[in-house]
Amino acid sequence: MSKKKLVLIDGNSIAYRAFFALPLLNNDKGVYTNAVYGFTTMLLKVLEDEAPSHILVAFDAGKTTFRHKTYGEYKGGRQKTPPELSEQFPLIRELLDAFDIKRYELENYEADDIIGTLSKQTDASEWEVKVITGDKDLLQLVDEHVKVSLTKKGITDVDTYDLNLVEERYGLKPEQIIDMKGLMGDSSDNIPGVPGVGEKTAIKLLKEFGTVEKVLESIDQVSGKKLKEKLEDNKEQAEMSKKLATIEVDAPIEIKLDTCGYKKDAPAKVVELFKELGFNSLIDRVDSEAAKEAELPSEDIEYEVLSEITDSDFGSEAAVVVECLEENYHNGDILGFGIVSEKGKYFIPTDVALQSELFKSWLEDETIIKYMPDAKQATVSLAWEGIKLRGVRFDALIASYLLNPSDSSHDIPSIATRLGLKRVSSNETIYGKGAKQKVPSQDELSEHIVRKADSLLEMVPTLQESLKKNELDVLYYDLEMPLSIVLGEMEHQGVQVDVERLEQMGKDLNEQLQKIESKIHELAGTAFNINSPKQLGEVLFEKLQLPVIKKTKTGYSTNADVLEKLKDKHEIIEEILFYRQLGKLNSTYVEGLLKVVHRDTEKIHTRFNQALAQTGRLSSIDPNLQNIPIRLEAGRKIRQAFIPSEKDWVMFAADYSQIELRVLAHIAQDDKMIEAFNNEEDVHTKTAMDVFHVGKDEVTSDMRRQAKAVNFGIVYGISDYGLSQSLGITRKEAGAFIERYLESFPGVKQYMDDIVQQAKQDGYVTTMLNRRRYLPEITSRNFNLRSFAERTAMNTPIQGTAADIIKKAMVEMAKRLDQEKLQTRMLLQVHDELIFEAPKDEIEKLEKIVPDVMEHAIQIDVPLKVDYSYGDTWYDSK
DNA sequence: TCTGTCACGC
DNA sequence: GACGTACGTGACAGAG
Repeated sequence: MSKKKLVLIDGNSIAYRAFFALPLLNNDKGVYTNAVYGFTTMLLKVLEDEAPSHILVAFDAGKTTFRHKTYGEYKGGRQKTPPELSEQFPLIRELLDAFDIKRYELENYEADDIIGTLSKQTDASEWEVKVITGDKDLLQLVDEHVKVSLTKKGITDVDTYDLNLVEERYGLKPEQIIDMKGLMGDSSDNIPGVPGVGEKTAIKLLKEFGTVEKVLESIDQVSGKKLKEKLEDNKEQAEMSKKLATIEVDAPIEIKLDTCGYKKDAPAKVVELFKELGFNSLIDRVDSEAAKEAELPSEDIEYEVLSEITDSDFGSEAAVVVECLEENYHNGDILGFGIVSEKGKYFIPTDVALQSELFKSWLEDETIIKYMPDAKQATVSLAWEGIKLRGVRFDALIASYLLNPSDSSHDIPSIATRLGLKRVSSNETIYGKGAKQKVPSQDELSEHIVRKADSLLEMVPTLQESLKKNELDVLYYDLEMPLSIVLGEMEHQGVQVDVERLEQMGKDLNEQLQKIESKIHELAGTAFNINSPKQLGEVLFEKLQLPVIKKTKTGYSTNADVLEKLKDKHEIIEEILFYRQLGKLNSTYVEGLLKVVHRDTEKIHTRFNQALAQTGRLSSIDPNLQNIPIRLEAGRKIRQAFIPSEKDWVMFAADYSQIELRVLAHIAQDDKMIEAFNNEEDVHTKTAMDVFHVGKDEVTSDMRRQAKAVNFGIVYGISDYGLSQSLGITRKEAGAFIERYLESFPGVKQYMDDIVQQAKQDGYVTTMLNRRRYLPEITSRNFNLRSFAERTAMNTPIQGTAADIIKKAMVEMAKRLDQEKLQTRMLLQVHDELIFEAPKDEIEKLEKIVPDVMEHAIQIDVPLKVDYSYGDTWYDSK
């Protein structure tokens, strides 16, 4: 017969862990639920992983226990349970009742004692016991049929201790854990132990003598005079501490184990409670049917499916959904169209729509006002069908992003949920995800698409109002919306790639890589996977015995910083660095880019994400064309593969010089910095002069390098730690460096102080064009979170304004190219740089227009400077 | 399929 | 004094 499995959960301990591990969430009724939520995720994981036949959750009862009689100060000095946590205990009890899980508490005893007693009552031949807790004390219960899972980080991440693991971690038997506590004490429970004895000493003593009593009997044999004295002076305290740490295994428990049986299927009450608590994401873990049910819209919707378009009067204003299943809309088919307006609600199948000239001209009609979920996606999807979308007035994706960039999704179902509007199924519910993604039945599909359009139309006024209220409407209508169309055109246009050249580079790289690989294997004396940090670590730090510089949480760190420090220790290091460099080029750039080249046109079509980066920057995916190598020559050559799409054209690139620092000078109104830019001084040299208090001619290249790093740090909002890393100095030195910098530029210092104050007051910061970023953590008690928010407050207005500026330049640029009837096409944006392809005979004009537009995109108190260049490939436009 | 490590750009 | 430290995207290894 297989054994019965009993799970015993230390309720208080897990609730505490959950409370402190998770941010203070509350549900829509304003009730704090973070501890309940954490407790629930832990419980679900245990139920899934352990599949227990019996389960019980033990709680502490009352304030005093028998331990207080032994030692009045037991658990003294402990912080009171925060009320935000106390109020969650009843909910946890309710949760367990809903699951039909037994819970138990006993006057005068702690949860530990209940768990101890129950686990030791079980018969090893019949039972397997698993204890779940965050309290190391319970390790004393481990034996051949009792295992203890200790939470590590968070709540669901645990280490499960059996006899071997206790031995391995502590070198002790489980029953010696109490002896260890007796000697070292436990500050959280206010158990004194022997002052001056910590974990290391305690373990050493116990390994030698076995128990507290034996240690105390043989004090004269203990090595170390001081230690002897301490033990002698605290004999009684040690014995008492051991007693306090000892879990009672004979508590007068009335509950019978056979009443703690657990049936696998979660009752309906659980789903009810989850809904009440707002734990929607957990519902499908207990009942996937119920989850789908909860997700589905409740009200019916009526709409017309058009099998033919005889009349294109869908109203002068309409919500339009151009549905595309593929996340990458460049190669995805349109699944259908949804239109909702005052005229009615319609679904138009793709073939019907695309064959209708009437419908096409409706889409292209500038005077028909269209509200869309994602105008850029629609622009591109339609562009691939030869249709030029016009008349877009509203884009929900961008509206939602501007209102709060930190929301993780801005699709219609998500926005609808946030605004508390009509429910729309999530795309994932309808289409599935990953390998299971598929197009649903025609009915389900059309209904989903129409519902999205319906919901969109409903949310437009609310979003418009919010934009206005937050003074985001100008940014929205004058900048981001027009930009989305410009970006759509850039994406659809694509960049021509010299495939042959890339392939040749790939061949060369592969040859080189093979050679280096065998050299490395030879130097290591063994064949291994160089790309595996794990294997590489073993070779370097175990086989070759190189000094360990840094560890990661999974093993040895082998990153470039570490390898750089080991360079003169072994000749293999240099080879590895070279191997990494070439390997990166080959896999990410050569192979990666070749994978995404359109086979017919040999062009690459990236997608710019306009609603992701918290600062207002764009990002680029599939492929990322914003991180093509430039710093090292070998990598830079990749740019030779990016070429104009027409014969006798050139690549034309223009970039802002020091845009962030110029923005900083303006925003901070720092006189010195403004002057430096007005006089066209080299800003890094100027910084070095001020920070090091030297004249211009005394600035060494190293001083300039350091000054540059500080400027870089200011612009990116890095910490003293970050600066210390990039300069290879200590954190203290870096801190002092930043201090000196701020002394040198008092305007900047003033700005930094003011902006943090302002962020604390408003809860957000803004850029020059009013882009917002909320920083709720700026008032956090957690030093880390708060510091991070403070740096973000300083940095976002700078980086975000720079993003505003180039975006403005892009919209303006598109307009100018159109007005001047130039053939030149804008292709890419790389944060402070624009890349075009242009006919040779337009170069002269571009040399005037491009810098002009970019430098005057916005008016600030220092000049904006643009450098430009052109050539046969992107590489040559340097 | 997910997580961790590493590396590229700005 | 600890905490874990600019933002993005993507490749690969290794564990589940």
